[in-house]
Amino acid sequence: MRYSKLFGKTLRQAPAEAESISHRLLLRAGMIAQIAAGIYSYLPLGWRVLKNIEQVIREEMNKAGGQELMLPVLQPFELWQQSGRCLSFGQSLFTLTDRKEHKLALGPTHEEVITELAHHCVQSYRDLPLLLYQIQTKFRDEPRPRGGLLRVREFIMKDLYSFDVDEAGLDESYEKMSQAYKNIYARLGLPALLIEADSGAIGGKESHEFMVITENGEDEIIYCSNCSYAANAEKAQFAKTVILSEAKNLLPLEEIDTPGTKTIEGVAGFVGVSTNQTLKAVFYSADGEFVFVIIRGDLEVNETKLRNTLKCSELRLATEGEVSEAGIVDGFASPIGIKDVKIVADDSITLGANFIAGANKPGYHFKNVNYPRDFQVDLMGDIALAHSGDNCLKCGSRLSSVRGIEVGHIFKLGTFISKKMEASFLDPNGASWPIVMGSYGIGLGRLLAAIVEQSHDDKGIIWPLSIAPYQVYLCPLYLDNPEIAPLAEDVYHKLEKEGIKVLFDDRDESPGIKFNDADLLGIPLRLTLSPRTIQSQSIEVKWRVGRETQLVPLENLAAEVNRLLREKLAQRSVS
RNA sequence: CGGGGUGUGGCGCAGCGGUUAGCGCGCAUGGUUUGGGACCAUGAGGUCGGAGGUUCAAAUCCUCUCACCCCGACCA
Repeated sequence: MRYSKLFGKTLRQAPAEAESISHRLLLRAGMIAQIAAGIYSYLPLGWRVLKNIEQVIREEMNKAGGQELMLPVLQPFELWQQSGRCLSFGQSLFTLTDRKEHKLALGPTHEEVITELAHHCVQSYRDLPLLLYQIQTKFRDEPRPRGGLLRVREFIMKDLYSFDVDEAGLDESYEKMSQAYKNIYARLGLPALLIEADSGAIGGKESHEFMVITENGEDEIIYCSNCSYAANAEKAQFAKTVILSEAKNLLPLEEIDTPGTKTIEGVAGFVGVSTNQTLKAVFYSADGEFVFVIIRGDLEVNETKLRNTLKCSELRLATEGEVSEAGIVDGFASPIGIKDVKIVADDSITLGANFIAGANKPGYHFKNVNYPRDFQVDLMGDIALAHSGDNCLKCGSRLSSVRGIEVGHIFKLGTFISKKMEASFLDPNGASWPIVMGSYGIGLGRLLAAIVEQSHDDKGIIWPLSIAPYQVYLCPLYLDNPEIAPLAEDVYHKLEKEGIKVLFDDRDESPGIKFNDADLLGIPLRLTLSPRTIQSQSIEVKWRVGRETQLVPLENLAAEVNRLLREKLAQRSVS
């Protein structure tokens, strides 16, 4: 490709709205352009990278036994009602109405459509197992798009679905996909960490995420550097400390005067105990129902865990009005004597005794509150948020936390959707069973952005060779020199003939501009041709990473460049 | 949806009641240059996000509205 003909110009300054590194660099390099919030065009260079990423993914999916197909974006809304997921997806589902007033959804994911397909095409255990995938545009009406390509409303995703006869088959498919994903990240030069995850709106039981560690990632990862435990903060478990009261005896309930102590710190300080000797009350609205949540004072509520415990889809903090309407005195609340309100407790309330809790009247608390002696709960479970510094549930070491970008998510769906969509098969005995499913997603644009977040310097992007838009940046200087131009043309043609992907900077620009653009675009290998190199019948070769340059003879240049590229590619796939 | 911020040529910004709205980059033409974003000359390009209002006079003040960004509730 001749640079002079290339559509998309580099910018010296990034548009002000771009904040994340990948967003800034991709805009500056002229690889993407924004058209609305969370909606982007890919310009030729960016599109080439995306297609390369797509190809790597396709190859690994095929290698794992996946069969590619194409499913519709436009989906009857009934499908979403049938699966029940129109509720869990809620507002994120883009919907529209056709001329016959028929409601349709723009697919945010394709479990419904593919399960419907399986319902038609799978009858026997002999048809299984199956791995079907597609690479296609998805739509999600995200509450807040952000970070350029990191979180958008229209995006290309590879989604594969596994269909098995039983849990053991699912485990096998899941393992295959997990390995395929690891291969993908390795080929993209992206260090991705496998962590335990919450399955969220997709549904299902077990799920894992692949994370790229980055300072400004939107997820928090809790991990243990001693054992291998790592999980998304919204899922992470930890060993809650056990608070033994001095006497271990349950002391009698006692009302105490605690004027103006509306916070946990306030009460604990006033009474002279630490916060883990108190009980904290938090109020939520879950699918419209008022919920009283009780947790030990030193802990915080994890809303994802709470949502799962309640099995609700919409969860938010209750408003002050809702709290007082429920007959609760904010700041002095406890479950003691509360009636007609759903009470959910974290199991930490059992890991101690003789707690301080509200007395449900302004200015007063109770001393020596004990569960279940003094109050009952409707639901009890782990709903506490893990923090760095907490103890690992598995080995007891201190947990740490980092931020990351989710670059892949795999789910064991089980039979949750196949039952709803009536996708079943007959076993050898003629008995009918629901198909056991898995779902495996990877967002291409997000992956591209994550790679830039991970691989850049102050000059610009550093593309891994495996997905770079071009492999070689041919950079002749002094094009008005009568020797240079024809020689550059010659080199360009020879490289192309060798099958090397070359971006030929045939612009009559100063060396500084050319070098800076080469660095910004991040093309792995730069070849500089100038009167200086011509003197020795050679060309200067420089990798985008590193500073060293070397002179390579013009004779047999194409073969030599090819060798260098192969060598580099081999290094990559090992790491 | 709650909180914060920004809208002025393609990009970055200045102007914050008073003439024909400026500057840098980029763009066009010509010339001199050029191993890390050169210089000179000439030139094109703006209903100051939109609507309404206040005023002799509005990019500038007021009201409403829209868009975009950032922080929180959601996800590949």
